[in-house]
Amino acid sequence: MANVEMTRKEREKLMHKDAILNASVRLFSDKGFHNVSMQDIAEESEFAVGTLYNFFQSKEQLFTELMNNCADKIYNTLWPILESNLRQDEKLRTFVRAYAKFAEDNIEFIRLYISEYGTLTLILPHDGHAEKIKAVIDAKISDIIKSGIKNNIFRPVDTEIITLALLSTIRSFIFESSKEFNKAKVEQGLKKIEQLFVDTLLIPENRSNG
Amino acid sequence: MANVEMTRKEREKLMHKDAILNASVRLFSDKGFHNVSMQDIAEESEFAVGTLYNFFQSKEQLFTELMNNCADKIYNTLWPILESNLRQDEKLRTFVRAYAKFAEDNIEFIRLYISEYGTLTLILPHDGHAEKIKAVIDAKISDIIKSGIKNNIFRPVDTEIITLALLSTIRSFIFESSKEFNKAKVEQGLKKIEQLFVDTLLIPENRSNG
DNA sequence: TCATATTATGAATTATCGTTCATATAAAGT
DNA sequence: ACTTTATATGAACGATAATTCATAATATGA
Repeated sequence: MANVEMTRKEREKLMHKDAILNASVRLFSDKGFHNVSMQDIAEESEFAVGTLYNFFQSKEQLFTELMNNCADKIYNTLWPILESNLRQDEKLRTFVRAYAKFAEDNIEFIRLYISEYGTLTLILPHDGHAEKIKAVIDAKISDIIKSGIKNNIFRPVDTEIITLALLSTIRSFIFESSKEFNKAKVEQGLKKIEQLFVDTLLIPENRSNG
Repeated sequence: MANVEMTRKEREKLMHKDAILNASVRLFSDKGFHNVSMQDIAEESEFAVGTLYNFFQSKEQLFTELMNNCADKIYNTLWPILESNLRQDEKLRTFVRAYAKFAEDNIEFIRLYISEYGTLTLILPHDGHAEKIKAVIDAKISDIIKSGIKNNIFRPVDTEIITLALLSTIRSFIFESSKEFNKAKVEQGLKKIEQLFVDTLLIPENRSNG
């Protein structure tokens, strides 16, 4: 972040750590935690195995840090939108679009995040940070829908279920798309998800596009 | 299946194999493939490690067979509904309800199935059978929606997206529920999913309940 | 009852992988 | 140039876990 204050050495050290994390995300996102060895990460990042342990206490630590970075990145991208002053329907639309943009720029990251936290959770090393962030975002979406209903913008649907539906659909769609990423297709698909959910939610008098 | 034709020995052998598979599903569904050892399975099933290898070539074989059984069970439950003569909207409603019932009776099975095939796929040993079944069901749901649109029962929505949305919502909901299963809650939730999707799809003149 | 065939056993083997650490390399300071 | 400090290296270690196999137990049928 504030890398003006740093010496060249410190900056290089950060770069190295970053290189290791980048190599890791590539490998983990397509093989999964248990099918990637520290050897593999060492080769991919062009460091020696021992060097990895200068940066991370253990393989689990490395993985946890990776997931937490990922969760934070997602949080920093999406939270401002959810906290903005947009009307509830526009908030949801913007949220979906931002998800698409984020996915485009961070496909391995998001693939890993969705595959690990989409369903699984119990199995891999984690300290709960990423799950907390997921829960916070889920709750916020739920709030937005509730408040949209209160303001007579949305129809009075079951909030829990539509939140689950919206988020699981976005996540599944992006996960499917990530197998062979195609920018145009993803944008088109997410626009359709936006239409499906937001237009379904809107009470007719608020609809402007069809 | 046709265990009338079998000797007692053959029947017992099948029972043993079944006991091993049942022990495995319990363990895999709450620890995941890589966190369950053949030792663990041996203890849980009350056989020796070596005995497991009289029934299965390898741990991967065992897992693959388990997943394939699971997929077949789901297929046999759901396919008849999708092929029935019900009107398209009733087909979807029945499908959702059958999913709930199936989940109730086979919670470990379905938890394993969804967690492995909900998102992940690449990471675990598999021969593609379970994926094929998933694809076949997905395609069939898509067809039903298309045909509902053709018959003016459903609104002309984007078929791909609504299929993805419906199935990913069902799967996420059941997976979430499986963490602490509660029959009433699951039935209630799936009824809401049914309402959300099927009622959204129906063109107003076909609606009977609200 | 005894010989044969079937099935079960679990200690031993083998392989993999996370982790450590003595050593090498390179940078910084004097 | 020489000392000190920081960083990188990868062979060696130890633990875990899949798999094998010689042996034991059990069932079958003559």
